[in-house]
Amino acid sequence: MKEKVKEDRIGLPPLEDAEQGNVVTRFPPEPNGYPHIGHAKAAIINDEYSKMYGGKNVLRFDDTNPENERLEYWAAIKVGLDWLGIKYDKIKNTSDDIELFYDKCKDLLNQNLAYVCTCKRDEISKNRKEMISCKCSESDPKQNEDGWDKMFHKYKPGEAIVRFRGNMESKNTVMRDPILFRIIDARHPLLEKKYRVWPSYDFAVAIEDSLDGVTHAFRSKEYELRNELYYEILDALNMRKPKMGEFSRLEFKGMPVSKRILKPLIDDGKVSWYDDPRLPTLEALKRKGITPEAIRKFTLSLGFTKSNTLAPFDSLEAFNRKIVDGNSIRLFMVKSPKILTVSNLPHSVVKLPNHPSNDMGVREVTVEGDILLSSEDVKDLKINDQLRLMGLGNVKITSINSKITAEFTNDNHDVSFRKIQWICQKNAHKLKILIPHQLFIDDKFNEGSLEEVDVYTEPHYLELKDGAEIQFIRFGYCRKDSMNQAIFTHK
RNA sequence: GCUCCUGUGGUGUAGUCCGGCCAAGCAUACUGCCCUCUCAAGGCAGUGAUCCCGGGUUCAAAUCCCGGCGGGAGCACCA
Repeated sequence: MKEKVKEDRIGLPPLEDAEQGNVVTRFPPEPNGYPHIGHAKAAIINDEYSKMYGGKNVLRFDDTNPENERLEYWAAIKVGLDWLGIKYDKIKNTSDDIELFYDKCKDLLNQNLAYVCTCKRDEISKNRKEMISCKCSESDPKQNEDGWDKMFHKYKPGEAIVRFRGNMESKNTVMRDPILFRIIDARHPLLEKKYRVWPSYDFAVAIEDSLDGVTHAFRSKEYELRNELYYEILDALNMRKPKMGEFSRLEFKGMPVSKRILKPLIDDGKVSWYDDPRLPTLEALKRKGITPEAIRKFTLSLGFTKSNTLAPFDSLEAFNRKIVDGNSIRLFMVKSPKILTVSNLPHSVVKLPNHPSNDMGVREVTVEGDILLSSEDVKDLKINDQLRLMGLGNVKITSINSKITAEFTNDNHDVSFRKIQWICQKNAHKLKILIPHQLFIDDKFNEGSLEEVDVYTEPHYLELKDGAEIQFIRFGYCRKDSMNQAIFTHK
């Protein structure tokens, strides 16, 4: 019996058969859409493992279906990964190796481990269900070689495919003579019309992983049944086999990731674009003010498990809040303003700290004329109540009508009554804050998912860079999106 | 339907392989206190789990065995 060692582990669980310095991981996205939180999870896990073992990490664009790929997606994925701070030792495309796949295919054909099938699509599917082999599977290597040739110039798309000789009676349906190659005439963004016989995912990943030196290959758990095929293909080709691992897919409640759902929303104008702050795309998360560090910590906190989970968005926010708090400038902001006139105010300019504890300097705010307060801060106000206007002074309410009047009493910080933020009406900057809510509720689009609030903030807002993280005091963290728009990050 | 995977507090996990240190750790959420010119951050404390259910093995089970049940996925010329 082995000695049981129990230690508190930090981060991901150790890998089986992993040697320090000899681990190679890989992230193989298909360039068929914008990167989202699901990509981030896979990319981060691979990145972390390669770092943990001082190994290498390969980025491989899995572009084996020219009908789906677009150049802009290559770029978007790269931008997203850069943003996440992930570096790769090697970047390549699966399509770089097409000729090589052809060689491997011929090898299989010669060994009679694959065959060209010219059956109709629905017949193939029917045979799979009923575990019946078709007559094509009986053809000999010579005939298959001939069929393979014809796939390049004679057959039309759909007329012939290459199938792996698996096991039509296997309980694992992916083993029932799966497809290895098919004909696609669409133009590939990189290779244009150079090829029309394309390898399937299963064939390409197995070979690529093996050839790229990948020692540990991870994918989300819906691929689990394909492991058997993966290994069998490599065995048939007598190639080195990486270790496979699976993790659960990461998705947030009510935040769909699939293009099938998102595309119509964008077409209908219900969602502005892939960077709409309600979406779980990397662009959207960034725009909303979620930091890459938070995404990484969050991903790691989910662990490496196969249990299907409902991801806790509030935990992502908690990580983010801690990260962002230290460098978010504190600004005043008021909603649905009520006017307050203060008599005998002693200052015309006040200095306000940009951060309560960190040294982020101060800003000067000129105070003249009326002051704006959030209506929710004054709704229960009575005459003679006292308020502290933060950074300005304490006031005592003298009258409450359509406007409120008050008189300055003193500037004592140490008071027990409410301390509230304020804005000087003369230099108030009008701003729109976008507050994203859950996009879907019970599979139905949430019409109120994007709340817009008109507010007033300090003119200092204009001096901040776009993308600056702000904490509107007593409201929450927001990210400057533009001159007159900010996006609510979280409380 | 068949096959595979999965099931620990409201939520996400650690622990399960190698039974005892686990009347179950951490994080998040919530509550209270402290700190604070914020309803943030920080500090402290608290609420909250018969470890899906039922049997069995054992001195001892979240952990092993058997049988149920719940959830997810695959059954594409997508990846």
